[in-house]
Amino acid sequence: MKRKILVTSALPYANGSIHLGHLVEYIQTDIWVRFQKMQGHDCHYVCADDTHGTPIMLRAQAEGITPEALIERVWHEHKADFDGFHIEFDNFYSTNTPETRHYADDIYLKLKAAGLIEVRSVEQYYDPVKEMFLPDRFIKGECPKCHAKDQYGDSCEACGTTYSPTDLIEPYSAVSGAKPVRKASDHYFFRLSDPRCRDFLKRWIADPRHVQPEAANKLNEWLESGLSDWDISRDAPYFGFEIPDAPGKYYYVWLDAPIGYMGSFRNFCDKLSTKNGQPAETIFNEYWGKDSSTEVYHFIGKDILYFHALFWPAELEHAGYRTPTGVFAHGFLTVNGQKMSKSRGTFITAASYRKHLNPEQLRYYFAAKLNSSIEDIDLSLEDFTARVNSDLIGKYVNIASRSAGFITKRFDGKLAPISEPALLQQLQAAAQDIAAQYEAREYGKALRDIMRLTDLANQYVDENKPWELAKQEGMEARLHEVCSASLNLFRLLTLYLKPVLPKLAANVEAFLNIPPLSWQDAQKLLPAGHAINAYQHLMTRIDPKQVESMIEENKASLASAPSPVRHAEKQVHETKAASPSPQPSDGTTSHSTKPASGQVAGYPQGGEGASVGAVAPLISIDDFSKIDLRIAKIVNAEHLEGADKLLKLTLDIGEEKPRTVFAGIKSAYAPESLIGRHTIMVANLAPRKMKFGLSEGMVLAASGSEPGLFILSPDEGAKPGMRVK
RNA sequence: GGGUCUGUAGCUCAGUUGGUUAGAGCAGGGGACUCAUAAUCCCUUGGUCCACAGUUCAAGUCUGUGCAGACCCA
Repeated sequence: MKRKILVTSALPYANGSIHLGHLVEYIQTDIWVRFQKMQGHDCHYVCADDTHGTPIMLRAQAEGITPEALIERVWHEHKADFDGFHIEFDNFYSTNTPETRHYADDIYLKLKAAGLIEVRSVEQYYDPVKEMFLPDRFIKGECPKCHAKDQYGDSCEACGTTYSPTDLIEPYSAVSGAKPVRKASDHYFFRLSDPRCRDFLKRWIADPRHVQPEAANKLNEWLESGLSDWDISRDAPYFGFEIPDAPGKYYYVWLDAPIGYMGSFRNFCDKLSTKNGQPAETIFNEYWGKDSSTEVYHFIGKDILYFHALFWPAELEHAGYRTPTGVFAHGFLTVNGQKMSKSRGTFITAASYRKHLNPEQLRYYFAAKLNSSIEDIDLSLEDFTARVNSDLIGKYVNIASRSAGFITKRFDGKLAPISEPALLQQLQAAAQDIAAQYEAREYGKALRDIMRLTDLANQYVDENKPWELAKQEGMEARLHEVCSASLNLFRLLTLYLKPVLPKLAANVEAFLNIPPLSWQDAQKLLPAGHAINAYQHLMTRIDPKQVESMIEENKASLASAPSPVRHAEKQVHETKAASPSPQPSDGTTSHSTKPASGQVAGYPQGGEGASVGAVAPLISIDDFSKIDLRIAKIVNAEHLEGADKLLKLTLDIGEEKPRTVFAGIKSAYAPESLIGRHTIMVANLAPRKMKFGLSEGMVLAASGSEPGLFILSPDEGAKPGMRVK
């Protein structure tokens, strides 16, 4: 039976670049969608940029452009990244569109008519300089619990406590630095606490088709602890949609973001409509109408489960729409077993990956790790290299590569009939199980099965030794059959891998001279006499150097892109660069946000400006503790060709590899005099790419207005790696 | 602080409702082969299943308590 399926991925926020963490989700979804399409189902995959909210507004201001211009530019960046990774949306749209506004208003008004919208006065922090209410993440101050300074308004990074911004001690605006004042304003709430919502959600979550079991546990915990009403409005100035009956009030991004799925789909319906003549409204209602028999699935990250499995179904239910068939949450991505880190160079953007590596190889690796649970998945770069090379090139591509030559050279590119189809039948019979794995989002299992079959194909070639047959008189027919059989095996393997490797599969289809493979084609074979094209190499191995240079590049370009986020204010802890905050708040701040003269310790200040008198503003012990100072042994020091101020130092601080640091101390020290001595370095300074290479820290030195430059030495007994504090 | 999830060979991961001697791929060791953009094939060395306690004829699997990590607390 032909199914009708609508699939979404979470909307990327238009305030940053797509990175590998985002791609886990888009790749997971895209594989599922491609699989459904290969099954012959009507499957539509829609997405959009999530474009509203304070961070977008402020960033556009900081760049001196309109929010519309900003989101337009980001849309194109995102689209290029998705195309590059073969994420094939049927529609990639924006939330800042008439369609999304229409459904936002519609849902809002229906919820209001149902008595589920309530207005309450809320006292919030207000920035009197900027004349705006401040989202939690744009207020900073001292943690009420542990008294760490410069903590965000919703939680403390030092002790992990969560609180409300009004609990902060000595709060200040991260936008203007001004002291915020408390000010009351009317806000619109969705009454999630209403028994109608609670009862509905209880039933909805109990159906195991709707959410995964781990997610259901979590949701039940929330339900049992009692749901609070949800503030869906924000005050002007705000970039978003004004609420129709509330001038000066705007929908909060989290209200219109999921509605963006509907907006994007409605826009897609218009396109479908011009193709098949059906009214767009009819198509839309077929998927979103109350009693729809079609399927709607949302793929999301585990961080936004609350929004998609509580607010969203409750909103839809009470606004008279259908609710999702399933909400599938996945885990987060770690790289080399740790959170993605800018200083380790593992905060990798889609664009950076594409520059160095083949996107399909990442699709394969992610697929090999993905399952239907919400567990995190790890990108181990060594394992990635080994696995892709071994599975895809060594095993899979090898089958075509070792058989095609004989067919082309000896048999004019034409295939023979197969008289011993046992192995082929075995592969054909696997189609059903593999399909079930894809359907269940158990891609790791599917690929393990496929690789087992790939091993069998290589064993088949080994047992039948075409290279020997080729040398024997009268064995032409046998040679022809063996190579034809292995190309048929290769075709079946390609079919099974196609949801994961669409581009490669297209190249194979061209090579085998066949129309695009669908799942049903697994039950057919290439007929005798079928002519193939000459083999061209399908995929090259990953050279570990490609991975290294990608990591190095990411270490070096820390400053450039603002940290990407998935969704709006909720994850703004990753978007410091978006706010014009004068206070870089963590250790990952790059050099380039500071005056260039601060790059290297002791770099001559050009004479005049270097005042020794004025002491810098006070900092807290917490500020100081962010600086990781270490005893370093200078294991090597050398001149640099073409550098008149810099020396190249090699520093040992007890790590596996010594650090390279370029220090502006050439005027004061001869390299030979430095080798072997101990000094003090900043070990957690973001690496900086310089003309001569990457500088991985800085050494400390004293200088004043008169000439002279003095590096520091610890007392006898200090060992490399000891922390200075 | 409360909660959800995770912890199995050097690495990345499988292990259905508790049931023989805990598996795979990669890496390592040995051999074969040469068709293949050095790929393949055969053989093989690796494990106190995070720790402790408990339930049971039987625990990687169930229960409790720790330890470590990720995430959520609107």
